[in-house]
Amino acid sequence: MDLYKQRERVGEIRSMGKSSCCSKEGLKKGAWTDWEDKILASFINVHGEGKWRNLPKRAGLKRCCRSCRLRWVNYLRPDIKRGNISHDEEELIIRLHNLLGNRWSLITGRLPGRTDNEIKNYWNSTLSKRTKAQASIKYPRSSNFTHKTIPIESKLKESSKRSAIQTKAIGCSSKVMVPTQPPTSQGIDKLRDGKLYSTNNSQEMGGDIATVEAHNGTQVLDSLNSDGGSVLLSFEINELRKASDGNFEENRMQLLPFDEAMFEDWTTYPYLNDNAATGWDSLAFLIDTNDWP
DNA sequence: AATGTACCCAACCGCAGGGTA
DNA sequence: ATACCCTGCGGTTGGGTACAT
Repeated sequence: MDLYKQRERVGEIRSMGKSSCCSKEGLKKGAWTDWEDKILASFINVHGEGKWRNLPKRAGLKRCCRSCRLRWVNYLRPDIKRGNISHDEEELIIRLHNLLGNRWSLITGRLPGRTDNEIKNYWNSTLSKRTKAQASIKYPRSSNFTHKTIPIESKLKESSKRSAIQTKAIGCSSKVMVPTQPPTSQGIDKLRDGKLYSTNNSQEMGGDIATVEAHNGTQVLDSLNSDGGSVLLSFEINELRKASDGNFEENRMQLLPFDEAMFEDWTTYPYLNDNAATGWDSLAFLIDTNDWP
């Protein structure tokens, strides 16, 4: 936390005349009235979204700027879809949550008309319980279902050691690589000592691991072949957690099935057009739920 | 009908990242 | 490089409501 934030916290900044809109005295809190809604909605309809800081004053609302934004984003926006979450939406939420974790804004990006708050609430109140219950039926605790511990070496950059499922979105640093040839029959199965191992014989596969970070911070592992060309052999997401012994615990492994046709002509593959290829959340469509643990 | 409990969801809060002066 | 500002995200809270006893 920087100095400003420390001082803001203890209230010093207020006395310097640079208080944020939310720290002013006399601002109303709690439920919004119809009248406030009308004022806010009509103001935004005329002046557009943004510049939240000045909005309450200009609109004549005794509300914090953040409260105004939240009210607009979560309730007043005209494109918000009302009504119950459909079965399809529910399925999608579960799949996306499996893929992305609690990154509600990314999940909401795939659910037009829904707000992150709505999805978050729905998950916390309904879906999390249901998925837990289903998981306990499908995968009862047993010795066959334990987390494998795999060592990992410093060859992985510090940034790539962190859990693949981030709690915060981070910037895009790379695109999904377009393969130059079809994948081999071997799937990349193990991440060990900073190298990739094949599924069946535990032999090391050529090349070092390159971590390709999608825009949301989820790590996509690919393999660089010996001549330096990029060949996407497989696509997988590992959720790695650092265990108490310092090793990384393999929490979940998902293989994303890439079919041959896709490699014939990547550019025409319906889910992986130019835009989709750069957006990790688009890849959710590639996951077959039957493959999920 | 009264009371207790569980649940839902709108709203709040702390924090972080990016932009700008 | 630093301080400040704005915005957005995700976790949490608490009021309202439905349901059970």
